[in-house]
Amino acid sequence: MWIPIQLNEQSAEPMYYQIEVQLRALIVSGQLAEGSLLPSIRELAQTLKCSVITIRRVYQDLENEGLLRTRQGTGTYVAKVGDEMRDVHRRSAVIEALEAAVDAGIRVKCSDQEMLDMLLDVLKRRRERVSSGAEGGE
Amino acid sequence: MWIPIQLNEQSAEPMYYQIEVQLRALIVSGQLAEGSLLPSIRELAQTLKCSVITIRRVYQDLENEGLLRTRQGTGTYVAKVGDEMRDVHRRSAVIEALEAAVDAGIRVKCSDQEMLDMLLDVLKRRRERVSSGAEGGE
DNA sequence: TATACTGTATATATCTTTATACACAGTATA
DNA sequence: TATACTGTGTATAAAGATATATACAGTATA
Repeated sequence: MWIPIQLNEQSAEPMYYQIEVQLRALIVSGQLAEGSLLPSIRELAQTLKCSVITIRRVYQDLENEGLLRTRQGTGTYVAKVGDEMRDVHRRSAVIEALEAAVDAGIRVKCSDQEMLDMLLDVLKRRRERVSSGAEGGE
Repeated sequence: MWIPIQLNEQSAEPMYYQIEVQLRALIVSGQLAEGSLLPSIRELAQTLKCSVITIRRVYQDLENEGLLRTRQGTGTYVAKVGDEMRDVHRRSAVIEALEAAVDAGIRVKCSDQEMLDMLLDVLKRRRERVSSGAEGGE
């Protein structure tokens, strides 16, 4: 009934958005199994020290994306999504971000090779940071 | 005295932001030479059918980034920036976007290889689109 | 110095985003 | 059926983003 979500008060990202991003990732990566019962909106609101309405919004947004299923009086569950569909969801956030990066690259006349090199660079830096313990996936 | 900037009215991106992104790219990619005199804020405002204050904001933001130099009564010029510094500027927008993509990927447990493949995919699709004439860099 | 161009500062209108309280409604069960 | 949980709908507060008009100030030059 507990789920690993961490809010960063410093970040400019709004609360509801931080929660959505993290919860969505937990679902589409399979870390939250289909059919799992999520914490009630009141419980999660208390845990994250925000209002019930904020959590409500998150659950509703993700339900509109087809990732959650909600029943008044009972609770909110991880929806059953086909493997194929889940992989689409899983990749789409990454793809969109990559498309934005490619757009930026094209505007400043980056070659494909240059962009690949930059991605390798970013990946390398991230892995160094993670392995040195500054940050961890879970 | 004319610069190639195109506003997309449909886009959710605010005008000032669209202008900034395009003008910044023109500068850091060297398409606008150091020392070039830009159109006056009134002239560009008229061309783009927006208010003088909007252009003023763009010029001021880019001046704060060190890309423009402005003198009241005279006009606004492309600043002289060292080659090294210009390349930092040129790459930074791309790098930041790539970092966001990598963050998204890590959250959904993408392997490095998977991310590289996705980037290659996006690049391939973009190049197909461009070569078929749907869109052009300049 | 008059004038016609530059950028600048102040004040403000409008809209959107973010977050909230509180009263309402469905469900399970002791 | 009483009660103690679930989610829902309405109305609104507060802050921030976006874009603007208008009056002001510096600069060049006929």
